[in-house]
Amino acid sequence: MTIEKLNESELSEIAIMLKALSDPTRLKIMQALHEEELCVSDIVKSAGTGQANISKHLQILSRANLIKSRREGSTVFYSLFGSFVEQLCESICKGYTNIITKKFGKIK
Amino acid sequence: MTIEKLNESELSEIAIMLKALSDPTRLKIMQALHEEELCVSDIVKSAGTGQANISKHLQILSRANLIKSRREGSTVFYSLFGSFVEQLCESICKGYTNIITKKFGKIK
DNA sequence: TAACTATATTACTATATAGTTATATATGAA
DNA sequence: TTCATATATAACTATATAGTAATATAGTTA
Repeated sequence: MTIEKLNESELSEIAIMLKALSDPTRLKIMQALHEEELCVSDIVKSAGTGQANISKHLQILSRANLIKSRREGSTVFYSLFGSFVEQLCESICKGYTNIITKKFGKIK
Repeated sequence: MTIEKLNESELSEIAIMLKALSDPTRLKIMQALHEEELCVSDIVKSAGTGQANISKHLQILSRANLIKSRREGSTVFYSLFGSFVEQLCESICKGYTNIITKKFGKIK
């Protein structure tokens, strides 16, 4: 799949997906969820910002179908929506690494 | 490179890059530039919005180092910053396709 | 010089959203 | 029921930005 094949509606969907990922706090959440399912309070601890703020970011990631949640008692657990989300993150990291490597000759 | 290896500063850089790409008009510009260098007026024609707006979007993509420009007389030509930018776009499209395929069983 | 073309910038409106504080809701325990 | 915990939502401020119209700047041509 190359970019030139995409129609306008697909470009808009990609824009929505990228927008959900285009925030450092949300990337940090994705990073925390990369390895394991976590409850909100654990995500709050790992992301270093307030609970209300994390809750809003979790809603944004959920609306973009990048994460899902399940409730267990009073605790809500979040996890990546599927392995394809991990693959998307890997692709983006690979693209970023590629840019860094080519621009500055660094190997990360 | 996997997401869990990235430090905060790298996550912020990725967020900036993704933010630059997280707009349908800018994705359309990237799509138009995918195959060839284009001048602003050609980009305006292909993107379907005003010249001032395109000019602002081009500045945003330039600031994110995703595109570069050169002047030839009164005409300014824009092109992708390098092949690694194409690869990043391909990675993102692949990630998106993967999601669509897995979610809806569609093959695109 | 003046007139014309190509692009960038400014000023504006409308909308979105990141972060914070306070509050509401849901669940569980006593 | 009351109290405590976990999470979500509302209200607010501050900031960003998409789009548009008008203007400015740069280069070209006559």
